[in-house]
Amino acid sequence: MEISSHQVHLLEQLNEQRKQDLFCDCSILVEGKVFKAHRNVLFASSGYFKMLLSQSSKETTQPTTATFEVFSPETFMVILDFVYSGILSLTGQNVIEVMSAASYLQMTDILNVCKTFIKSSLDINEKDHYLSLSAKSTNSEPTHPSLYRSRRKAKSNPRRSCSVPEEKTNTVNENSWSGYNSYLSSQVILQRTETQLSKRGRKQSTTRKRRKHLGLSQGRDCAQHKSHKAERASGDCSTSESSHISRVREEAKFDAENNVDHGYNHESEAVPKRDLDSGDLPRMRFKCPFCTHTVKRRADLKRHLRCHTGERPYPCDACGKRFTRLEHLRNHFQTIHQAGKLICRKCKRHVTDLTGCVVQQGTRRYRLCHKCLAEANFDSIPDDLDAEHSPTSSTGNKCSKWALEEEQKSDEETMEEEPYNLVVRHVNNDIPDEADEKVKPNLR
DNA sequence: CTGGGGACGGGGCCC
DNA sequence: CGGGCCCCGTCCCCA
Repeated sequence: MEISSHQVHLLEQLNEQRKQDLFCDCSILVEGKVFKAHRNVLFASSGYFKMLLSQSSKETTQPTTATFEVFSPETFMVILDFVYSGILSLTGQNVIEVMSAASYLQMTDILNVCKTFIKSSLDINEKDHYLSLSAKSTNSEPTHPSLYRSRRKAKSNPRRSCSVPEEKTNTVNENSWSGYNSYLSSQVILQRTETQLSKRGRKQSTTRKRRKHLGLSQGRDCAQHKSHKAERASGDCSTSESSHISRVREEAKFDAENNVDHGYNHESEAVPKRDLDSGDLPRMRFKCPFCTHTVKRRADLKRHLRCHTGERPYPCDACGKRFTRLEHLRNHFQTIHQAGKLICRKCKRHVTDLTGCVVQQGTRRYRLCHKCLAEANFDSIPDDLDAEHSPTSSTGNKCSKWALEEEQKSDEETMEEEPYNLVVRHVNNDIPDEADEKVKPNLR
């Protein structure tokens, strides 16, 4: 005989224990703020903690400490509350960061809910083409988070909540969100407040220029490229997600500073929005729910949203770097791994297979003309000028080192003798590091 | 310190 | 609607 209330009761008790710091054997440090929790609970809820705690499981007598800098304490609070209550306090303001954090912590349930949250917000506006939310936004609780919870009863929470399919949430049935959709359309107002978004110190956007399109602030000049750098250093896709958080924050901060009205409270956010062109003809625009950007086509919006969600479905097989678009992957691959540019890297002259040859270093390939090759004193395929891998000292002797490196490589890395083939895989971000089985045709 | 170039991200739009 | 191309802006590295 199953007593359904037991699970609820158990979780409530654990939550109480957490709040009273009873039996907490794990401290999580998020940007200086300490959260107490139970190892067992974290282990059961997060793939990240599962890994972390299983590594330190032998030292069970010592309290475990985990430190995070990639998301804010507020975000972690939302996640921790969910872990201990089954209630996920999602808002248009925090959904991106919660999603990124969930991705980092490998909490697929939350990840899927966040995705659905975003998707739902788009679907709503899709259905309500010309239905302005202005009237709806007069609701007394316009900024209340929408609460995702499991089937357990929302005992003590007076706020509206929405049923979330709790079991098998890895495959969230989107149909089950119809209730949420209606809730969303009447309740959820995606807005970003300055207070929330300016909490964390970020690079001042004084140098930021407005983007050319529609005065759009993409904010990528700062955060995106920070992440880009981080990616280069670590190859960790989570950095791109955290960068995306920064970006969104920066956008909001910038907008707040510049008094930009996103119209989130009084316009349909995610999209079709009527616009009058010069000829007074109605023209549909699709509005991004996270920034001021509008596009003509839904597909373009979908593409644009990747810059908010941090989704990078196209990983490079050669170096692991991930891209938001196939064409970017292809360009990267051809340039970096296939020496696609028929230009001598040294003298910048045009080279062909006859007038030059391909030099390889690691996974990178480029071309040198025979002259530069000779000047570099290479007998055979030399290696290169690549800062990432080139020896830092004795620069004068770089070339011989490269050549040597190449000789050594010839034995152990025979596969590098073969040019890389670009196999495009569309990787599901749910499991960032797991190669997707869905292999697209080889593009070459 | 600075300018040039490479790499990359993102938008517009055509097919 | 997806794929692809072109263009532009930004960052980073290096000479």
